[in-house]
Amino acid sequence: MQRQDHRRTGTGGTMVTNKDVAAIFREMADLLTLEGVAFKPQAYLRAARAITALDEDITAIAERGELEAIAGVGTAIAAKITTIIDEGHLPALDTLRNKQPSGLRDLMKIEGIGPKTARRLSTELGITSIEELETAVDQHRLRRMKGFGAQSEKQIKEGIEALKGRTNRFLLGYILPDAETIEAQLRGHPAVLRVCLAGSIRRRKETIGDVDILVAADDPDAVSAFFCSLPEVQRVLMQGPKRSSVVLAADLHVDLRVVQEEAFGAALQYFTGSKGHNIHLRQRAIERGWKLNEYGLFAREGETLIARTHEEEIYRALDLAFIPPELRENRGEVEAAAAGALPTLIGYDAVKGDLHVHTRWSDGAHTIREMAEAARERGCEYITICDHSAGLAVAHGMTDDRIREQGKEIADLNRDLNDITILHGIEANIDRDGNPDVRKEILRDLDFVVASIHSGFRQTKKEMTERMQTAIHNDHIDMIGHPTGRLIQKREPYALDMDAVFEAAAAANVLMEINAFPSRLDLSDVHCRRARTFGVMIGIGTDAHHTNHLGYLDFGVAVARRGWLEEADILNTRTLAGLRKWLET
DNA sequence: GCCGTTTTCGGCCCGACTGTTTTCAGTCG
Repeated sequence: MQRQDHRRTGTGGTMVTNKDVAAIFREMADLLTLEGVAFKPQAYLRAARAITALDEDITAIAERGELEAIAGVGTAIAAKITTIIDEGHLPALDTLRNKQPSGLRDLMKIEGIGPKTARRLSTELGITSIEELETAVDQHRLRRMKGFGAQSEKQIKEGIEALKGRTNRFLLGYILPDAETIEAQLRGHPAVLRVCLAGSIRRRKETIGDVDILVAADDPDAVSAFFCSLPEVQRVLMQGPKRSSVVLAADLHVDLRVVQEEAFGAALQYFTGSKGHNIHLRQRAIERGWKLNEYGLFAREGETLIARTHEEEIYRALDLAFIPPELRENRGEVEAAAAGALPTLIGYDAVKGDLHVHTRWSDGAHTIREMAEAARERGCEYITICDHSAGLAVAHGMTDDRIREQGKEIADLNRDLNDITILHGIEANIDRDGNPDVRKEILRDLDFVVASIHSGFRQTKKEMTERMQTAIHNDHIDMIGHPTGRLIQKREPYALDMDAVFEAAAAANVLMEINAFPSRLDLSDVHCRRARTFGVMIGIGTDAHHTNHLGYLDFGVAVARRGWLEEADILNTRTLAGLRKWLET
């Protein structure tokens, strides 16, 4: 739904975000689909996806007159974007909305109901909302429609229940362990030859809709039956030799695909996606007179096999460098792979220390020693303890005296612990004017100062940007913590001119954090890529409040990889000596 | 509505699974 409360800018224009524009085009697509219009919905969806993936404000692109340079945006959609920016809404969407009951779009959210069924429910039974549909199901009125029986009523009823219980997409960090548990059980089955997570979870997207698992097996039926009877499975949606689908607790859907071992690479490529990436690859295959699908890459005439066993072979055959899954979002990676211009992504084992760790000195669950020993076990060479400052009372922030006491404890521990160094840091609050809430005499003596915004979220974009710039220009601040303040699916980022922030950070040599906590992932992948163009140095921190959180480092690396970052872009890939040297300059 | 090294017109990914209808339409990914 389009928001009604558009923020006003100083010039009196309406402030439209990329998200707003994408939402409008998604609704256009839905409504056109309901009307049975062909192809246009795909065009709008493609534009919506492209706009979502932009690393720049669409208003800026529009001002430069470069809207049509966006892949999937042509004359008509560019004109519509301009209208949205100028008027704050799209008359063409309003027209479409008036043509059919508003509830039909909701009906399509129910599993098993697509545009055709939604239309028929409306025209044949007068059902235009989920509530009405529920009543109709209970009264067994659905089976009056041709092609509907008791089974379809049951499915729709279950679909309604699932929709009601459904919250949001799942956070990668919380779902990956569950997915890996299923993966491990499949790996233990005697008929399973290969198994790999696919889909958005393999691409390490920040949120996951459902889990895709790919298996190569010599007895597909046995593997499907095994999968559908796993203890975690609450409901089986479908079960077949090539594809099965189940629901786990919390309404997490897991899809299993079973393929022949020889075609595993083609299937893995296909089921890893993204959709946009695959379409791009397929077009590339078509240009060569070939065909790419989940069974392999074929020369069209005679179905001659070109590649299928390993993903690498498929990319190579299409004259592309291998594209890591994290980059497969159709954000220019195919062009870069063709030109030999892909980045050498930072590796998952490249980070040498955690830059953002909490302890019992503020709101963490463990002592400094416990956190340090746990980090050491994970292979960290150093950690920076960054407990909250006094300004954050809810987190038992530290007063000046306690900060000094903590410093003594860290000095003692460093004498006592081998193979890991503890740096004494702090997470200070940035006040409304952009100043840290800790005296400079204290900050001066610390090894590492993270500064974050924890209050005053509702300032205007101009105020917030200036506030951040002031913080960046403060001599004692080393890193801006969770720079945009977003909480995935819970809280929008602060209103910030990120380009201005990045420019300031690069000039002042201040780190921007990738906060690796699963609900933050802040900076985001898109912001990382943008930051890199400004030459911003990035630091990865877990924001761990528990030893169990130290493993989140991998999710921070995943964001960096999705943001096209290389090892050199991340400060804490350096050794302790390298880190200290950078901090001194 | 977008797009272009077979193109400015005529394509647009396509295969698996389900329910119900006995041959396939609808949905999904």
